[in-house]
Amino acid sequence: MRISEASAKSGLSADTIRYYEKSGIVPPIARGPDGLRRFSPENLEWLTLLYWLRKTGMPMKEMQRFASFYRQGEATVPQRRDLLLKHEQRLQERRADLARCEEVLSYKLAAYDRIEGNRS
Amino acid sequence: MRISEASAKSGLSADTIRYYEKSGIVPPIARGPDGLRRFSPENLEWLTLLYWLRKTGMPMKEMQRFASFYRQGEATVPQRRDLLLKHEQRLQERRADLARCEEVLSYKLAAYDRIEGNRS
DNA sequence: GCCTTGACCTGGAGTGACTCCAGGCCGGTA
DNA sequence: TACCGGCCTGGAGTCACTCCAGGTCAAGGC
Repeated sequence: MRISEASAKSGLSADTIRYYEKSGIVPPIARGPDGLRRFSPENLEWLTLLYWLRKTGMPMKEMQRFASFYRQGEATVPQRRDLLLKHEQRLQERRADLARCEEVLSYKLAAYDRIEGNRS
Repeated sequence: MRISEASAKSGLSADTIRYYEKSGIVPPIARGPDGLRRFSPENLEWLTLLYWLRKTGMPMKEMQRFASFYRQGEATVPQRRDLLLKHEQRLQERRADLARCEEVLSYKLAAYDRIEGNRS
């Protein structure tokens, strides 16, 4: 498939995909006889994983390490697992942030309700 | 209180606080006779709110609108409430992202377990 | 056969939200 | 008096994109 389809299916913009390829997070994508990128299903799976990792706050440096482990083959599975476990940790922290923010918001909204209540 | 204390209590770095003041998200902070910023308790409450809004993904443009409503006084409470409600929406979306990512991760981790299981 | 359209290419500039730093001032301590 | 720590300002640097100019190529319409 070409870049527009890979973009639609992975969630990453075409620009971001090219940028990721340049930075080595995505392996060099095969080209057709026309010089355009042709994405394999494995490429797409990789992009989709990156999309979710990035969207939930994994920094690029870490994705680069992850990608380099990936390129080194199955022997690096333990290291890759560690990175993903670390990311799960991060998800926990984010969840806690969301909960804390929710509290702050409902406190603020309640204060607004009181003001509105007094005015009307 | 001075900037280091405001930073420690709000969660924002001193640099970020100064940056926010420059961009008008934080009102001009009063200065002592030495020319240093002196933060009032209200200043601190505002900073803390900004910290949580920003940390959970409110863009600066929106915080600017929020700040400008705030400067216009109580008449803008409904608009401010709308912005906060919109942000609550965003929190929901983030939560969904986290959940989806969690799924992707556990799928990947399970695949790693299978590989490791076969190897040993 | 030619022209237009649209998807893609590259290299490079621009953006958002910080973050860091150089160079300077000031009040307190040894 | 010399130094130190905390603060100041203006400006440069960073990260992770995002946008754009200028160009190629294949397919469809006239």
